[in-house]
Amino acid sequence: MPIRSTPRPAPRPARAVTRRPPAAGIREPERRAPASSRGDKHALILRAATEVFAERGFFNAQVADVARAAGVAAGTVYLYFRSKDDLLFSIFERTMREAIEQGRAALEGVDDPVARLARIAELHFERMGRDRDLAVVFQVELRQSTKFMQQFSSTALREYLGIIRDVIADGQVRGLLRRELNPTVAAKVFFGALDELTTNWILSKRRYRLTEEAAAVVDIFLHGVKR
Amino acid sequence: MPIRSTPRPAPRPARAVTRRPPAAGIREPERRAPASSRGDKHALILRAATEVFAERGFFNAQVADVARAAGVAAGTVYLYFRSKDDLLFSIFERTMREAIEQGRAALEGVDDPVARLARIAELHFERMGRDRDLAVVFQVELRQSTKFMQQFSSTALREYLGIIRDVIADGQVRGLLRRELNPTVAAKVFFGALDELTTNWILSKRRYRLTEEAAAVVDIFLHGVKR
DNA sequence: ACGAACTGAATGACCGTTCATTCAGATCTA
DNA sequence: TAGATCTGAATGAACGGTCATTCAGTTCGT
Repeated sequence: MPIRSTPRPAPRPARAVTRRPPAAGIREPERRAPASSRGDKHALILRAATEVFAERGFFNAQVADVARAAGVAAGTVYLYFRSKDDLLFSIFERTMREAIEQGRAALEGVDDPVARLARIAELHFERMGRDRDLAVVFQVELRQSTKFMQQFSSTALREYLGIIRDVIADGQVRGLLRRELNPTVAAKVFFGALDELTTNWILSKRRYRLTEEAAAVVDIFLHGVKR
Repeated sequence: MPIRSTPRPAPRPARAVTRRPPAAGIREPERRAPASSRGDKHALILRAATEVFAERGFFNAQVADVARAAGVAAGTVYLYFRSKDDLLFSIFERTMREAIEQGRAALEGVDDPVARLARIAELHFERMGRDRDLAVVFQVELRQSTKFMQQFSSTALREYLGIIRDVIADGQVRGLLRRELNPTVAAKVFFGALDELTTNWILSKRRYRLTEEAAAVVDIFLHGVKR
């Protein structure tokens, strides 16, 4: 398990349920009883969790709150998710999978590395700007422990940064971008800018469209601030 | 000691005094007794808290862990800090105050806006690179809840970003930097880059000097990646 | 009727916080 | 200077409330 939020005791004395082994690295995907009856509860609960975590914060939110928001009983949550941590992890996993998938697909239609960078920025801001609760969970709640960050950083973020780096490296090969720059560092700078703008947008009281800023960020990244 | 209640006989037996109910609502009176005797406990505990929070994460760390690391009893922590939250706030407050103070002072000796940006990057990386535990608390633990983030964002970060923005705006006025750019957005991009590089450094298994990257970041920010 | 899905009260470990008590040193008194 | 007295920092066991998790029982779908 990635994070240990609030360690819970072992079940009742009777059953000696073996605590799942360390789960070195990534957790097992197997879930309890997914079912498939009407009104997909899985997605419903995940959506409710996103809202509740965004509202109260992961640690302060109770599983009972999530259940209430989803209109189910507390126990039902455990029919679909292994633990509270699993809720957070699932939000993260699902969103990243979609984002990377969608990003890869969108990039296929664009050839020019410069245009690709612009498209990445647009997609990034669109995705976050579309769903504020999800953005809060991503920008804030997901970063609550080094253990989780480690995981985040070594899997999905690594892949995301890799995509950006490859675009930049490709641009260098084609002679469009400065060859003397380290593409890995450049990718971090670009991502850092996107990330910071997103965090600022979330925490800001002002309401503006996040996508408005995409062009400016790309402009600065491409041409710099110097005259 | 002034007489409080009836004298107690045995030193070990359980107490028989009714406890005061948890102060409902918001309290936050004021800190107890700061004291000033030798061996500043305040700083000692704060240092221990930084280490323990970095190691286990704020929510998973127990106050007792912090006390143990500081070599004091659990109760002693409450002689110096109002609550567990107060520990985190204090780490944040003290560090930001020092950083902003030091940053302002360092900038006074530099006139050129471009050189100033370089100096900001250097100082930023130096500060974080010097103390990994502190960096972890800053990059990860402090951002775990919107409550802290809100506070973080609306006070110290705002000021920090303001310093960067002013340097950029000054550069624009002097005709050194592109006037058509929004200095606020540019400041966020710059800070975002510094922040991302720092987070990456913390989470990376590789050990490298963070300050090594300062020049590259500034180069990209100033000149862009385009040829 | 049967299993699957769902419910929600009950369980019990966990941990922030309190405060009666101790005691090393400071201050006072003769 | 020695003893008596005082002081308040430090201690740490115990309290009290919180919540993740479970599971025996109920409801639903077919």
